[in-house]
Amino acid sequence: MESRVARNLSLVPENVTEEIFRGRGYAAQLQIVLRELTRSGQVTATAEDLVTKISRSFTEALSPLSCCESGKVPVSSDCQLDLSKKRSTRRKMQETWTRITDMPIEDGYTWRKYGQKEIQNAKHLRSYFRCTYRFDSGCEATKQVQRIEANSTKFQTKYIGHHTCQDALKSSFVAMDDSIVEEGYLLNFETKTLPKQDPLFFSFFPSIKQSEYNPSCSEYLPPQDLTKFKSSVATTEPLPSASQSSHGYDISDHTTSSSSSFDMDLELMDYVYLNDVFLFNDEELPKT
DNA sequence: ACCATTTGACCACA
DNA sequence: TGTGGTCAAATGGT
Repeated sequence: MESRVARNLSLVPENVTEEIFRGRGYAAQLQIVLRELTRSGQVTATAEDLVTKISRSFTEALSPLSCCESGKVPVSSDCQLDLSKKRSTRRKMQETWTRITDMPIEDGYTWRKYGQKEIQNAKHLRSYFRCTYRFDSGCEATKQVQRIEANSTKFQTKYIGHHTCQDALKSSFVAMDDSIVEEGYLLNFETKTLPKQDPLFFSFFPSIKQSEYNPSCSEYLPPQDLTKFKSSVATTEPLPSASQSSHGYDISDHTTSSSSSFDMDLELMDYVYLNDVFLFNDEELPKT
């Protein structure tokens, strides 16, 4: 018997999802405004905290609804809420959900890899990540990333549990609605606790040199770099500068945004957008 | 020196 | 007992 949750998810109209995305985007914008007002003493921290909660609620609501979008896969097989009894007994009470993407996703959280395993009947290793702030904040969110056998250019990321750390705020800004991107809105969260930029970022945008990078003038990526990004991903060639393990593609470099030593401060949105704006839909790929 | 990743060992469950 | 998940010492990069 189909669960009510699953039935409801399958019936959610696309425009409802879009509307939730839009609402979250507005909440994010409002939070920025409030933050400015808070600095000037016109708004209490409580108000800003409320907006944070609103934005977080949007994120939580969207997680089961939007998880299929980037992978373009059926809900039933790849993005269902795993509410069945058959789940890891070590994570009995943890909710899980899965995303299928064309590359390991940057989800705005900081992860630390704590292991990898060969999985039976799987060609590629499965990598295990926990929240970087597990010991600082007691955040028990984890994820597992594995390259998919049937289509080895795709990666499956299984999330287990929700973030309870301060990093949760960051995820509120992941995948803002398209209008914000198209209109070139800048969301500058002005936090120094954001994850440092992943080295792979520069391999996607060769025109941006790390040594020449000036955070003050890179409010968003120029269109030509976005084009390069898309076309570089569109090919199935090995990613530039991506490390190769003995088992093939090494996902560890792409799934963490934890402290690398790059002394630069790209805004989080810059690269969060990239993963959610580009759907890597085959029909849209340039034919070369 | 510090921190993240790697990797073999260990543990829990079916 | 096999398998998947986690731990922790070793290793490597900055």
